[in-house]
Amino acid sequence: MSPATRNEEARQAIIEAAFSLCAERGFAAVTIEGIAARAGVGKTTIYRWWPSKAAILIEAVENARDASAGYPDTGDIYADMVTQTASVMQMFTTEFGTIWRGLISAAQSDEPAAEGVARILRVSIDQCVARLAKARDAGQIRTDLDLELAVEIIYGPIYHTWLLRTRPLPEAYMETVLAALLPALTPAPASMA
Amino acid sequence: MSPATRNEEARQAIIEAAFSLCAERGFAAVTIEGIAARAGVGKTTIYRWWPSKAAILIEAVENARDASAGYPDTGDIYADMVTQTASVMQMFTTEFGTIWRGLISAAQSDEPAAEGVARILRVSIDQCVARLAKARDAGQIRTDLDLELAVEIIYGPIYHTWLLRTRPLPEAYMETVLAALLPALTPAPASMA
Amino acid sequence: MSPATRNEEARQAIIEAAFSLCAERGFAAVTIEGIAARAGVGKTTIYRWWPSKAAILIEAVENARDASAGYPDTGDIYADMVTQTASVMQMFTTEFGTIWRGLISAAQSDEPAAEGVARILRVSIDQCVARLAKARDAGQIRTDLDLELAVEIIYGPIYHTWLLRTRPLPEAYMETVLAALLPALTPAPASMA
Amino acid sequence: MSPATRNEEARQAIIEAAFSLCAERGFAAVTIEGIAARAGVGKTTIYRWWPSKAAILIEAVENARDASAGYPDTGDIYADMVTQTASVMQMFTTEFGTIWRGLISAAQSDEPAAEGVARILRVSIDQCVARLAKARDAGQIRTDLDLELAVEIIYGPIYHTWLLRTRPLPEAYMETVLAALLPALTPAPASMA
DNA sequence: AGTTAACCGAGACGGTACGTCGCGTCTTGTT
DNA sequence: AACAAGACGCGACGTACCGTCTCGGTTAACT
Repeated sequence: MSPATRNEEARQAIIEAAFSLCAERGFAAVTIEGIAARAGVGKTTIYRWWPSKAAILIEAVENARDASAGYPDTGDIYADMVTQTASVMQMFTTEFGTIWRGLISAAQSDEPAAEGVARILRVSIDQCVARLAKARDAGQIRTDLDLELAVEIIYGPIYHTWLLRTRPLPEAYMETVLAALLPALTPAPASMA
Repeated sequence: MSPATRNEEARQAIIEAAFSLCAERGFAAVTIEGIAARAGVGKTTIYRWWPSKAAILIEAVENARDASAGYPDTGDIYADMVTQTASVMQMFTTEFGTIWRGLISAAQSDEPAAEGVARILRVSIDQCVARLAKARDAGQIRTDLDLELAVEIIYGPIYHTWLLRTRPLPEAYMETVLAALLPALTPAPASMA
Repeated sequence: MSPATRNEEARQAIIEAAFSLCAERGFAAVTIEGIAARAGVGKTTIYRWWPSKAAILIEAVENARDASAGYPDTGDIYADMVTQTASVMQMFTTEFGTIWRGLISAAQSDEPAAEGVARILRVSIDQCVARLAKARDAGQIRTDLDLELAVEIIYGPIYHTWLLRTRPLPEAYMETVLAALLPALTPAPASMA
Repeated sequence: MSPATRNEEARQAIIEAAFSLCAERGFAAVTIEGIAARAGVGKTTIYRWWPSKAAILIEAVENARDASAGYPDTGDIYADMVTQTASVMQMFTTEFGTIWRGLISAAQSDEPAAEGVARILRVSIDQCVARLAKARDAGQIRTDLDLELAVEIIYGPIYHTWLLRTRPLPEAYMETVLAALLPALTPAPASMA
């Protein structure tokens, strides 16, 4: 009675084709036909399961990310932030960066894509918030700081520079940013009284 | 040189058509053919003067912005920042926001568009830097802060939230952000010693 | 032999679905998928037993025709011809006409369909030839006339007009045609000498 | 002010491509994409000017026919009929026959195609009627015969046999048919009285 | 005052990709 | 074993825009 069931091989092939095409040619140049051709699959099979190329790439990113590690925790929140943000910036320069840039671009006009992007980010943000909470409990972070906001303050400059392309991202960008932000993140010095 | 001169009426009509179409339907749904039809203009005329729809909208934004004022200056840098960022966030909710979002999206894969976006931003950033420099001279801002970086730190959170769509931008978002950032922007309190 | 026996219910349902779909939407709009859906049957079941939609409809026609009567025989060949051709022309205006037209259309490019059409016609032609033979034996038809040819001469004008659509078939078309053909069909008058 | 005008080269190429494809592979196997590819033309160009492949072939036939001759007239209507019908039957065996068969097939479910087929036939029928009228004036044809009907009686058997595929068309088919029809076509012998 | 060349509207053109439909084959349980 | 359900690779559909290319027509500076 069951319907013929979904073909997992095809799913994998499609996701990989989308990923590699986007990495090679950029998101704007990816077409459903191109993905189908590279995956050796009919267009129908793609349209049956995904509404857009963005949806495929979101799944690709979610798949790839599942294997990845969580937030570093050496006990030094500043060092861990530098480590983590550096790895994000490093990622921006890889094929993941190309794909992530494309997805953010798509999210500006495609509501489901925007939800996918937000869903992907949610995980990273939650991890970051959790790490910050731990640091706060350890007295390394101000107690009166909304940690969601802290994440936006920390990552905001990276995305501002990366997406608005006002200047190239310097290698040690986040060292500088975090140094500048430190007074806003760490507990205020004891008052005079 | 004769009637071989550019038709200013057509230029205006094209820019206005592009603007209104983008405002109504979103950047992704704008087409050169649609602009030509609404402007009552041949496609050739558009291609003669602009390389892409993004280029038209960049010119539209630059045109519209020429009339706008500079940075507020009441003497209180914090209040001025709140005012100015609030007006940016307000702009995001208007048709300019729609167009600006589209241009940023285009900039992710279209180099000339990226340059246009950066060029538009440059003016605002320079104004902001100038205002910050004045505040620094007035002792309201730390002297050891790269002001370009300060702009990224201040506007980063707005763009992070607006472009990545992780949550709606609260009305008083920047009051909160600037309050949190204050320790990082203002001169450090005199040391105890 | 167990459920490994052909499902007669399914066969009936398929034939009826094909028939009704063709009657409603015309042969060109009939699809195997549509038949399967209406018959509540898997596509496989159709492909297992028939090679094409034309084959199903040929079977449908043959089924429906099995119940039908032979050629009228009142003793007056002219009257019987008028009766019979009128009933054929009447049939053309019903859903059988729609299906028959479709099958003839298919027969132009589908060899098995052409054979099916010829097979269906064979029965009618043989009946007609038999009736004509009887009339010939009764002295109502020229003895030097190939009766197969006679059938083509009689039915040719109907099909010419019906298939080539040069004009609508008048109600009493065959009265006129047969009146005109009479001198060619009946024995020649005794010569003068 | 005029729009860019229609490209006559493209029109010719399309008609020739459709013609040759249909001749090679049969009407059912002709596709718009195939025509476009062979003609070196965009699909849009085809859809801009023709509603279907049948329409293209109708134009092809009309074009080709314009050059062709009229009805033979040796003074002997019987001989001329044999000549002309033989040339029609000869045509059926050529690529024109393939195309004509396809168009008649299409005409069964495509109203505009049916009109095109009828339009093409109209010319031939009118020529035939004119020739018959001349013969009637010369006393070779009964005066009480509707000549349109006569055409249907004469060509009916050919089309019956050719389209219904009940048997192959013998070489000298129409000699036999016309011989059989003679008594119905020629003036009746003087009555006895 | 007439000539003329760049610009303009209109839109046809060769293409690419779209998203859909139906094909005929296949796979997966169910009966 | 035959069946329903339906996923699959495939090919064609008819449409939307792309960017290029004629077409006349209309101007405005330069003979």
